[in-house]
Amino acid sequence: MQTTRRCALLRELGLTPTVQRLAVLEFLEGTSRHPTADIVLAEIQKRHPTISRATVYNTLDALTKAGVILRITIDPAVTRYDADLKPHAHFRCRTCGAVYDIRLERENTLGDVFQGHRIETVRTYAYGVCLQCLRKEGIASA
Amino acid sequence: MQTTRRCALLRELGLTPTVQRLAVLEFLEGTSRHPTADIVLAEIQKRHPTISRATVYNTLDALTKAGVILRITIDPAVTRYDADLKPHAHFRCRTCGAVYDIRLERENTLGDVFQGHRIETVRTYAYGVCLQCLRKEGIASA
DNA sequence: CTAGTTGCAAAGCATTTGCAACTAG
DNA sequence: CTAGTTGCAAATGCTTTGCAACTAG
Repeated sequence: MQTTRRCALLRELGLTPTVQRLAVLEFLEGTSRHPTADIVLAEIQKRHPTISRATVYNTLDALTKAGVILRITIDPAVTRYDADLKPHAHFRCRTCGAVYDIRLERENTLGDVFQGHRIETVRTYAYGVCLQCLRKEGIASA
Repeated sequence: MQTTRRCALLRELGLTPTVQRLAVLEFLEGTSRHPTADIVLAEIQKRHPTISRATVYNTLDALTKAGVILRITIDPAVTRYDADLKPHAHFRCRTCGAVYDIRLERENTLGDVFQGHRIETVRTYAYGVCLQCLRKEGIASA
């Protein structure tokens, strides 16, 4: 129950802490499944049936711009979101599409500047086949 | 003039070397601008006015699956393509949207396996402001 | 011939936008 | 009050699909 803290956080960022925004933030902080906007919408609607798709997109955009959550473009078809700000990479299974975290030993850095371009953020995406799908493959081909 | 070589390459991959496919491959090999499907279409249409959007998408998909080109998801809105297979990272300017290559000193690797997931590919994406946009900012605020 | 490929138009979907009604402070 | 936010529905734009005509071998 850190609603108070989340309220304060949103206020600091200049965002009115509405029920909808708090719900989105709370959901993202409580999951490690890297949900899409659609999944966020479906989840929040369980408790707040009137929340609209537009509000979810607005909120995800506002939180991303404020730096409270990360926008993940590992998947060509949909954007995913992550409230875990600790440096880590992401892995996507090309069979089932699931996205997992990969701990990094040292933060991935390319330096602050490259050929005059100012680098602000670095993301690492890995692709392959996840453990579950490898097992199914093994069974299928056995 | 390596058309012969490209023909052979496509054949090895089990793809009929059509005029359209050769044109797409040649264009991608000759640019470092990481074009979108739409840019590829526009460019090829200059020489082959009847090529269709569907064929471009088909071809980009086939070439990606064959491993001849890379699909780049650095931009949430559009997929970009790159025929440069040497290990390198990509940088996207959040002001103008341009994508640049970043040479890597050593190939980015996370190992072959992480928690049982088989890692096949690793991509590194950097975000920030490019040299040109930094200069414009400087002029604007001076 | 004939399997694979192309071009066209329509459809599919994730995301964005316009705007009137609402609400936090 | 009033600036900011929400919800709805329509629009946008990238990408995919169905299918008949074409073409490489």
